[in-house]
Amino acid sequence: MPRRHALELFLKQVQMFRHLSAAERQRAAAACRERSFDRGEAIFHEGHPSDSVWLVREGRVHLLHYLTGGRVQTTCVMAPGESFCCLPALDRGSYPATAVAATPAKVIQLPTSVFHELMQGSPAMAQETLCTFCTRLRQVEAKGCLAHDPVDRRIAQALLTLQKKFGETIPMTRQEIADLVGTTVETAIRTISRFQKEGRVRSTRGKLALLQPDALKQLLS
Amino acid sequence: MPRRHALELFLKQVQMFRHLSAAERQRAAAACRERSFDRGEAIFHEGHPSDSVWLVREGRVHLLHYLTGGRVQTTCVMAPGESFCCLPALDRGSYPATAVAATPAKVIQLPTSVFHELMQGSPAMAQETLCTFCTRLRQVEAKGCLAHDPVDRRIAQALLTLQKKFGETIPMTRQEIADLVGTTVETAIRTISRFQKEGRVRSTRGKLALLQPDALKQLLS
DNA sequence: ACAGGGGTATGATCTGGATCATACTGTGGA
DNA sequence: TCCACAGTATGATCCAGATCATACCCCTGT
Repeated sequence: MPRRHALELFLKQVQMFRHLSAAERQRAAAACRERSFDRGEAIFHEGHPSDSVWLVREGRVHLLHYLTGGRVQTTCVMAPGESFCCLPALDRGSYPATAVAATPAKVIQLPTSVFHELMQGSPAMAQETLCTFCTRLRQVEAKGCLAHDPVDRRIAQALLTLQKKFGETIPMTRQEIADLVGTTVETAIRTISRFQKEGRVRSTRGKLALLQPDALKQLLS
Repeated sequence: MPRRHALELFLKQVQMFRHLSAAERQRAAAACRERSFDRGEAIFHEGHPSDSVWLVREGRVHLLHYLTGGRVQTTCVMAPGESFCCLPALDRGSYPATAVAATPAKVIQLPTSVFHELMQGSPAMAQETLCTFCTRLRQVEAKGCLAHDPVDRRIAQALLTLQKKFGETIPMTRQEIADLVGTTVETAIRTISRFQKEGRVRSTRGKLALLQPDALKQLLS
């Protein structure tokens, strides 16, 4: 079954699963369910009970909170190969955020029960999971201490981070960047336009390339 | 040795260690080193390598980041019985924040190596550690999505959280509260004075009591 | 007893960025 | 082909909160 095989290859590229044995990976793949979501569609909602761990197969998924006044605060942007919201799988709590497909997306859903079995059977996977977790905590912590910096610095920081994730070209709109750094579209547009005038970035509709990363880094001083 | 015995009793009250057997707790107590710090003194610094897990025995300890311009961003306030900065013990990275004694404080230092031994030997402790961790991640996440709310809401939220930690009276100055919510002393003073006029809180020098928690909660709407 | 400093208080002013308004442009769908 | 809409752009105005200045109060150490 080639589809199954492709899935196993995919799992091999996911950090948390990369040290599973072939048999374990087969076991995981057998329990996976692949689902498709349209752009803008919610995958799950903050506060709802969780019974699955999720992986991005294709497209882009955002973790976000709806704020009072209809505003959106995006806390995390996930690219293919990344897992998201393992936290409720570990503490059996509810989803800490809402997940939305930011583009048409294929995601993989692995039941928490199977996730636990795998982790019990594989110390390496438990270790990787813990590691993923630690990384996430450090990220959130780092982002938190930029929260009250001026907007241009927050945007510069976000772009540098996104570049690490997406490479040369960042496939996001100003609105999405605004939601990510906690500002308005207008301000995001003005700031990024300024960056462009200063030769730091180049942008086309829905895309954004960093010309000289160092030129952004110097904003972070 | 009564001192040793007191220490074991203390460990029993720390969430992470509460399920250790008497023998394991003895082992832990034997490896602990107690240290005293003056108010304002640093316990460790962000970015430095870590070889210990820390517990607050007496006093109050703040985790914080120094920002550009000499500002301080406090990310966490720890009361007696709480552990802090276990993260580097798990991922063997460096300290993610600086710890400062906010009052004269006694803290307990447990070598990472012993911490790992204990965790290896006690699944219950491993579970508790993970749990502490998850809680921390949820807290940080929750705080993050309030970051761009108006100051009065951030302060109200902080006071409610602090009340859970300290009970009726919160032993903190306006400056400390300002650093915690990411604002200036002046704004913190004005806001809290307003709360007082509105009958929501009562304050004396360095202390602050919530009169009607519900009156603050309604600010969070 | 007194001096000095940290904590609290309050006014005046300034500004980054939100808000409101309007318009242009590229893209996808009928 | 053209319409509708999402994304981008830009100006005008407004305001929460930072910044600057000054003062008072209470505690601690000498």
